[in-house]
Amino acid sequence: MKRAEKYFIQFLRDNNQKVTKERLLLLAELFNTSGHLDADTLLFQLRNQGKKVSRATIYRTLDLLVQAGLARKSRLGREHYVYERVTPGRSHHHMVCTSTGRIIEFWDADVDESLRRICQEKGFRPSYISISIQGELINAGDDQ
Amino acid sequence: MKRAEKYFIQFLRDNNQKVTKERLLLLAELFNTSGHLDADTLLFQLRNQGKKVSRATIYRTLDLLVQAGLARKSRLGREHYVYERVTPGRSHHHMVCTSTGRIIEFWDADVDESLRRICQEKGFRPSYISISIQGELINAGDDQ
DNA sequence: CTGACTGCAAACCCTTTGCAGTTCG
DNA sequence: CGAACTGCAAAGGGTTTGCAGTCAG
Repeated sequence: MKRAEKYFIQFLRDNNQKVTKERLLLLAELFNTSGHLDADTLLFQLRNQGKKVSRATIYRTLDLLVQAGLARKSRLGREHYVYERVTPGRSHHHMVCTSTGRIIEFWDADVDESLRRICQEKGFRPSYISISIQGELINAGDDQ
Repeated sequence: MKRAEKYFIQFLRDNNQKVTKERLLLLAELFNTSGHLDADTLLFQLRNQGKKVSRATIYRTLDLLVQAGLARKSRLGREHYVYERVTPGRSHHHMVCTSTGRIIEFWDADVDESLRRICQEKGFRPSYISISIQGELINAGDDQ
């Protein structure tokens, strides 16, 4: 967490951008959240802590975090963007339950390796592999 | 192509909906296009042939085609929806070139099987598996 | 101080929807 | 004929942007 902040500050300096409290706040909030966040959720999480940041700043900062490689932006079958922190070396994929919206993360080294092999065969240099499986969670209990 | 039309007509009848020239036109155009289409591209393709259909009808009909299982709707890392024809038994995944936007389709039975196995382990019943690999095509020639 | 940032509200853009007129069955 | 459809234009909803005021360096 500290590491990310340090990295972000360096990134900002390198790009002639300013280190503001809003930016550090958003970074911290993103990194305190384990799963996926959309801009509005982030806004309300902060509001609940009595912290105010405008929606515009949230979007602008999230983009910055994406540029810095600290966050990832995607659409997991939902209508709007969701963001999540990037943890180096901890890639994962998603199963999205179409009835509850719940997201299960998973990872499989063999699958990953196979996909990279296929890319190589096709002359494609992969930068990001995303697997999204839609379906239904069978025992929709409350584990995980 | 004929097969799809027949199927679509049956689908419409079964659902108490009407077979209109606009619907058949859109079905035909989707099936004449090999790759991915967004609503506007479809609109312009038709305009170029002197055929006029409103945007609203395009969206409504595409949804119908999705319901009928003849088309698939997704966001391939682009900002808006893209649609593509569904060819039964011909599932595939995508590599999206981040510099040119070009899309390469691929399929691998082993990967598919592994993913289904993982779903089973997690108690998840998959209905649609989507793999999207972003990266760069190395020899960006003009093959395929 | 000056350039960069924030907040606000308006603009955007693709998609959806309400309505009046048209067409299929 | 009557229910369902089309086209138009306006509404929607998340995201982006212009601008005036504020703040970091």
